[in-house]
Amino acid sequence: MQPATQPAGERQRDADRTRAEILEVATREFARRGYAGARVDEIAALTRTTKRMIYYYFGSKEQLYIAALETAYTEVRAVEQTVDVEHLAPVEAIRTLAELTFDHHDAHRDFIKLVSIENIHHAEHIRKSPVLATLGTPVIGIISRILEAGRASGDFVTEADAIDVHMMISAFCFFRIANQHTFGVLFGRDIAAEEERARLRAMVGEMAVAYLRGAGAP
Amino acid sequence: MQPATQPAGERQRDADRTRAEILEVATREFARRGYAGARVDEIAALTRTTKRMIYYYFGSKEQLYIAALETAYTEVRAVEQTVDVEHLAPVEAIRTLAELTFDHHDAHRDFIKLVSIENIHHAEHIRKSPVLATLGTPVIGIISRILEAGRASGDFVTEADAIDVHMMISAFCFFRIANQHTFGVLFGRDIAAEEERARLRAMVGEMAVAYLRGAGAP
Amino acid sequence: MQPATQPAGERQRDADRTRAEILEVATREFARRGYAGARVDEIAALTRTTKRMIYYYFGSKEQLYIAALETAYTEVRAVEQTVDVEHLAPVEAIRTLAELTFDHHDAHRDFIKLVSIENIHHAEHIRKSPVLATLGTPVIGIISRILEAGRASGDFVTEADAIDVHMMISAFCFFRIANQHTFGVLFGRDIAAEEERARLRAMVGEMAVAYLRGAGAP
Amino acid sequence: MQPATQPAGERQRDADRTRAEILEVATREFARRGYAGARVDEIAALTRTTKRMIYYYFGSKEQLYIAALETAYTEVRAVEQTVDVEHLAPVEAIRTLAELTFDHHDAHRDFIKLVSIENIHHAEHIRKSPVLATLGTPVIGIISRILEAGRASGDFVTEADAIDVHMMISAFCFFRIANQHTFGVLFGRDIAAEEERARLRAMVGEMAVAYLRGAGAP
DNA sequence: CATGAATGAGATTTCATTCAT
DNA sequence: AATGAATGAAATCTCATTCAT
Repeated sequence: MQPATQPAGERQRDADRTRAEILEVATREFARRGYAGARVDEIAALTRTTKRMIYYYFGSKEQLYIAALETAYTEVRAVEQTVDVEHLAPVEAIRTLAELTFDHHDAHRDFIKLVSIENIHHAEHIRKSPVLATLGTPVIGIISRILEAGRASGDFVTEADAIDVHMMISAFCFFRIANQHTFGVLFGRDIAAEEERARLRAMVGEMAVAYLRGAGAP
Repeated sequence: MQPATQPAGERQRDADRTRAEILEVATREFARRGYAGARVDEIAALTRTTKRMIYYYFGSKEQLYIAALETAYTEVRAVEQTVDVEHLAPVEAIRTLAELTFDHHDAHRDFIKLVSIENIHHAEHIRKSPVLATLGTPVIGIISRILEAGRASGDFVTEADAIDVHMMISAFCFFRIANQHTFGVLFGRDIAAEEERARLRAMVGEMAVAYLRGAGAP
Repeated sequence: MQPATQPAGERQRDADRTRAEILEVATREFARRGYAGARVDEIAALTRTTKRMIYYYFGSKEQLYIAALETAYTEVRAVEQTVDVEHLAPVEAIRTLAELTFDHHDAHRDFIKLVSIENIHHAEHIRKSPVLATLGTPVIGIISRILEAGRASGDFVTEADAIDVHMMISAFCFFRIANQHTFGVLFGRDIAAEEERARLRAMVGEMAVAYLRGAGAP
Repeated sequence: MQPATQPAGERQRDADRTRAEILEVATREFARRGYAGARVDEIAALTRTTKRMIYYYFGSKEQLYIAALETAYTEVRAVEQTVDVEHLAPVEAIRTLAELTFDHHDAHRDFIKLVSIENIHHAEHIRKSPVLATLGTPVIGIISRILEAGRASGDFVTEADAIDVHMMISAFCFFRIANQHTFGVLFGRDIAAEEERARLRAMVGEMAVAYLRGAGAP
């Protein structure tokens, strides 16, 4: 298959490519069918390699699943690192952060499904993964600083907790993707559709800002 | 096993009880392990009946799953029907509705898992279920009327859509239960815990009210 | 396959017969090829049932192996129980016991192979088997009483220990069967052959008696 | 990895060392897990070389196993050659031979396991090995001469056969090591333990001498 | 209504061996 | 002499489902 003159470096790159291809397909299959529903056979068939290679590289279905999770989380975190909103005024910073989170969920739908699946399983896999446990979540620090600045400037009144604000924003963005199908059936609206994007994107920003301004206080 | 003299009525009641027991166990097992991960054998073992009975009553694993979904949705909708917030002032009506939705999600955790699972499968089962398609969602009507009243009274400024408001509230409540495990691992906080309940319950009401008052507008 | 009128009792007996047939074939295959070398597929093929049934009844290859071991040990012990040598004079009692042990090993060759195999695996399976741990070994008590009687009568001089005497006799009988093949290749004699039986049977009795009479003392 | 300037002699020595290391590890692994149970992968992993080298040097798993057997037999026979008991009086000669055989088994436990394993497989490998077929067994000649001398001196009365005497002694020594594990579980005594050594070593000598003196004759 | 036995199809996993350089 | 990647064949095991009574 390979040219006879292929140097070791290329073989190495083949190995990496093979591994990456397996991971990519596996992520899609696990996202589509759940952990138990995904088939190693099927993953192999969608790859240029064989089932045997999956075991060569990953050892077991579970380890493949964990590797897919780890890769997905790592990629997603890498994007998060690039967010820079701290030069903005607090209100704009929060709004922008919410909108970036929204875009982010919009763009990583398989990842969201993996997270749903992982929650079905009580997060038992990411709990055990040393890679994921130490992955860090810089977003909490960012929100903390925005909240402080906002309170100092008088923009924010609500005694808000960074983790809760993050949860509020994530919930909105996550739900829109994760629950799109049942929501569509029950309410007849495709919330994950392209044409809803702009309106819902604006909405999550307004929601976060309105809440922090304290407008909902009893 | 049953006495030969058992009257037909009692046998019927036994049958109903058996069916109900199977459904209950099945709901738990599907919620715990996903559709593919749940085992017919295991469900039977957790029941006082046998595997054969599951097939006798439900025909197949898939039909059992659909029956579990239908039962869960029907029960949940039945509770929703009892909500009466329309005699309240708009702000209080929305706040109360949000809090009741919160309580509701808090109390039906297996149902939430089933919904997550069903979304993994693109809602293919509820889509096909005639029972679920006609189940109706009175909550949208309720919210619509509150929004109208709120706009009339000047309390609400935001050009809000009932479905979006419902989504915003549901997202918060759903996420708290559905994603509790991964959230706990990544942020070290158990958002589904008893001691977080009151704070988060207040938060969802404030969020909805603040948003509708238009405080987040740019 | 079965006559339509087959009552439950016969079905039950079929189940027992199926189980017994699997065990019998499994014993032979494990004895022949070792634990890892035996094939579940092959065992199934040599049976009137299917591979699936092996898992239905025994759960795993290892549990089948343990069941085979337990059955073999239980059968062998059952035969031992029937030995009655205590009405004989001490010398004849020991000689007879040695000869019966000899016959016994001669007649249970698969069992001996299973024991060899189990020792390769450091007895890890019988160690864990509650059935085997409590199986008891009446032979030690029998030997103890013979030794006491022999010492009282003055026939036996050696300060012998029942367990060691049992080991000495067993070693001879076991080796003859277990090591017949390598011994045959290296020394050109088939010690397990029919024509060697009588001489070696007499030999083990003489050996035990001679030892206990103290004739080998320095 | 090797310096380009390495002379041929050293490379050869490296090769020998590699071969020897593979053999050593293979012997241990085959002894521990049986022929089918041993893993080529595992043997390679326990070596400083790779799996490929095993095939380079030995061709196949079976040939590696045969090589391990041949090496073990050859080493063991080499030790036997050094035994010199013919200058002793017959009784002492036999006693000493028995005790040396005992020591010998005590010191070569992996070898004993390989012999057990080889018997499970009906000695098919050593049967085919030209190296082992011609290895010779000087011990039979030694025993023959002792028996003749003993009968001439009147010490030995039993019409003994050298091969049988060798078998009797070997059985005792072999059993103590080979069956130590099942024996331990069933009788609660560790016959292969250090603290049993002296007593059992004396016992095998006494047993052989007593038998040959004819004290067990009916 | 009820039940233990049975099963076919397919799932995951393993392992000795070879390829390409 | 040495190596990491690759592989086909076969192994163990699982699972929804049905049979026979």
